[in-house]
Amino acid sequence: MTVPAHTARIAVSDLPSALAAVRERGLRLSCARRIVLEALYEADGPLTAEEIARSGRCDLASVYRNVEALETAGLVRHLHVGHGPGLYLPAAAAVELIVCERCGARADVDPRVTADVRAAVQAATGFTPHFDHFPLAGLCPRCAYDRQEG
Amino acid sequence: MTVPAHTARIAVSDLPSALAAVRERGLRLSCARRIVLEALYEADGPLTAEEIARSGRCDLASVYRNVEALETAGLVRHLHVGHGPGLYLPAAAAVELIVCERCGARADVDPRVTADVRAAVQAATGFTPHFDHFPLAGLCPRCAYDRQEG
DNA sequence: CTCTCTGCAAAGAATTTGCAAACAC
DNA sequence: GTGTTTGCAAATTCTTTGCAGAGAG
Repeated sequence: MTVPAHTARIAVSDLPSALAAVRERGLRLSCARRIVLEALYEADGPLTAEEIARSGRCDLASVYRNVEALETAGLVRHLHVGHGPGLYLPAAAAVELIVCERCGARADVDPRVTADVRAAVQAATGFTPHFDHFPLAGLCPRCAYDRQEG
Repeated sequence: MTVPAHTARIAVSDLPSALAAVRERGLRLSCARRIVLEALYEADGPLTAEEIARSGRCDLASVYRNVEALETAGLVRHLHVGHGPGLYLPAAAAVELIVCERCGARADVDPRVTADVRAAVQAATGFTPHFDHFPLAGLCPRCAYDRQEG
């Protein structure tokens, strides 16, 4: 229900700049902060808090505290897929996804398509949808097919 | 991640038909089942399991067991709004919503709009989005305005 | 009567919080 | 040094499960 009050997301697309940005935002570059950023920048997709904690052996509570701090600082973002745990990724990763509710498959959605959708829903409802935090849910081609067959 | 294996949703738009339908599906019309259906048909919007339980003084565990059974029977559906608890409603309520992530305000989305969106995303990704279970998230006009100002 | 369903209590998953010791600067 | 951050443990929230007794048909 709540969207964190982000600092404007700045283009920080590699680990060293992200680490530097932590200091620039007036935050200490603590051990857990480093672990979170290293994990997210080295991963090839979104990670759970659990995965981040395991990757660098720090406490799960510290991961939660720090992804929040780093999200407020505009360096990290998170999204929610289905009923599962939250997934964290670098804020710079401008991914808009659609996720299969049946099998969990994910696909990127072209920003031009989401822009069109945003405009259409805006015009019809006055609300502006976005897909950063709660990605689109649906069925992948295979699951849609399986469902029709039986 | 999982979509329940619904029985085809049949047009059951009032409480007496819903109660009859329970028996027609070969289910017993138990006390808790009656409480769930009465609560959902008498409410003017989606309810949490907690609210259903309070409404008829039955155990929360029974509510969870029964909304699931009734969903499988095609009489109830549920959706997830933001980080909050699941919300349950009669399956016949063909609502497609957009929910403000900031203040929780909800608006209906015209089915023609969702149909267009569905087609556009389908064409672009192969995935078929739907908005029954995870409604669209975004900002309501007021929150969008507040955000721009400060 | 038989099988299903109920309430209660306990377990589970994800996340948050309190607190004293450890750390960044 | 001083204020922040850490790890650990306990609390919270939502949901699920085990079980013995009550209820539906």
